[in-house]
Amino acid sequence: MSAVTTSQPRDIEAAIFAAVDSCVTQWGWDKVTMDDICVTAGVSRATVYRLFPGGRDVLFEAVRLGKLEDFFTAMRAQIEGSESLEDLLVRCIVVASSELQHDEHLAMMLATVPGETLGDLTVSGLGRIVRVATAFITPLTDEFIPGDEAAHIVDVMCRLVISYYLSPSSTIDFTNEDAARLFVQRFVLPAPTVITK
Amino acid sequence: MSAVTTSQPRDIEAAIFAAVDSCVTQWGWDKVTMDDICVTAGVSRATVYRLFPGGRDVLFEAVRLGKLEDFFTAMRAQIEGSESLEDLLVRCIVVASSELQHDEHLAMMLATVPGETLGDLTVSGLGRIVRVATAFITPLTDEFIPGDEAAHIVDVMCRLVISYYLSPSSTIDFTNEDAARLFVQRFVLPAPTVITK
DNA sequence: GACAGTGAGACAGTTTTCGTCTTAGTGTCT
DNA sequence: AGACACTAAGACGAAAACTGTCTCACTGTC
Repeated sequence: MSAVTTSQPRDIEAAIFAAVDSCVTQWGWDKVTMDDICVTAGVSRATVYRLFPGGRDVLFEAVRLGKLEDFFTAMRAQIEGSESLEDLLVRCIVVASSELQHDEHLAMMLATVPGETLGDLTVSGLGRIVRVATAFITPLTDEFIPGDEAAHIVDVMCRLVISYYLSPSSTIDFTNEDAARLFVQRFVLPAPTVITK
Repeated sequence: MSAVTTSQPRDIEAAIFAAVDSCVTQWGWDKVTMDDICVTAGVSRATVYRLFPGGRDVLFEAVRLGKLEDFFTAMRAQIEGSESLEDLLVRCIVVASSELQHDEHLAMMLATVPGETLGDLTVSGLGRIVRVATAFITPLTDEFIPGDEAAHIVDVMCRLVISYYLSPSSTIDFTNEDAARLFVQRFVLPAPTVITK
């Protein structure tokens, strides 16, 4: 009955990822079962477990890592070609904040480690985000400042963006470019020039 | 620790109903557990099972009956004072169709019987809706037509409204008053005058 | 103090879910 | 044709979640 066209493994993997996305959007992380994903992806249980040996945890971890990479890849594309450190930092903040605000599941996808909830964001997931963010962003700051200084700034910015996302301030809107620029000029840029130079 | 103010039982019942609403909206019928409801309602398991002896089925049935009553009560309020049978029927169709279209969970809440899905709407749930609809609407038709005739018309209209909701037609929009009126004039009103009179 | 209503949680029975495994079927390559 | 890689379907036991009942301690009211 079914044609079972020998589709490329990539397609199936993509279908599974898409199914996870869809299921999570529909039911939330906690309510999704492997069967939900299999059915949504139109794929057999065996296939999922063969593609992601280790089951649920491995699959979800793969999804999270993929999201994390997608996020920073997209972000780097938008901040490439910045002509000054200030521009670069401002774009980082605005793009990241906007993305976070746009997709309510993103923060959880990015930060959550299997078995943990968003509440632990500041404890466990943050380290991972900072690590990845540093790896993605610091190459772009090379022409402006030395690497260790960039790592320091990225670290601070990650915490600020996430903090303002989790608990928005009435005085600052990081999705607004002008606000972000003022903030960078006022709080981020002065520090390194004073301390390290 | 907690003040445990002896709130009226009504408040707790309302809180539980609200919690069911919220949970179902968030996760859908199938994914909701009693614990979800208890936590959302800020109420203990024991309380829920004492207020609704029989557990999940009884609680959900109560919610459905409540919804059903709310629905027809609100509808009757909107169709009261109709000055002709035509007006009354048109308003019924428009209000019911609009409500159904507005709340995607409504149809399921109204029609579903424990353990059954919306797919069975035309089989099992329909009878219940027709029954309640008849009880609520026929009193309003008294001044225009005899009761048995009204029951006949309500029966037909229920099926039509639900059918057009489940499978919308490109030629008729029952949420539009003019369209509904034309339909009533064309198909509903002529019949009884011919057959029974 | 008696009383009614509630929260917290233990408990067993049931259902669901997980992860593994086997079987059969399909398309590709040699 | 035959070997091969891949998948769907589903059986299976183990683990986890859920259900419904129960007991107990607590808090207000009478």
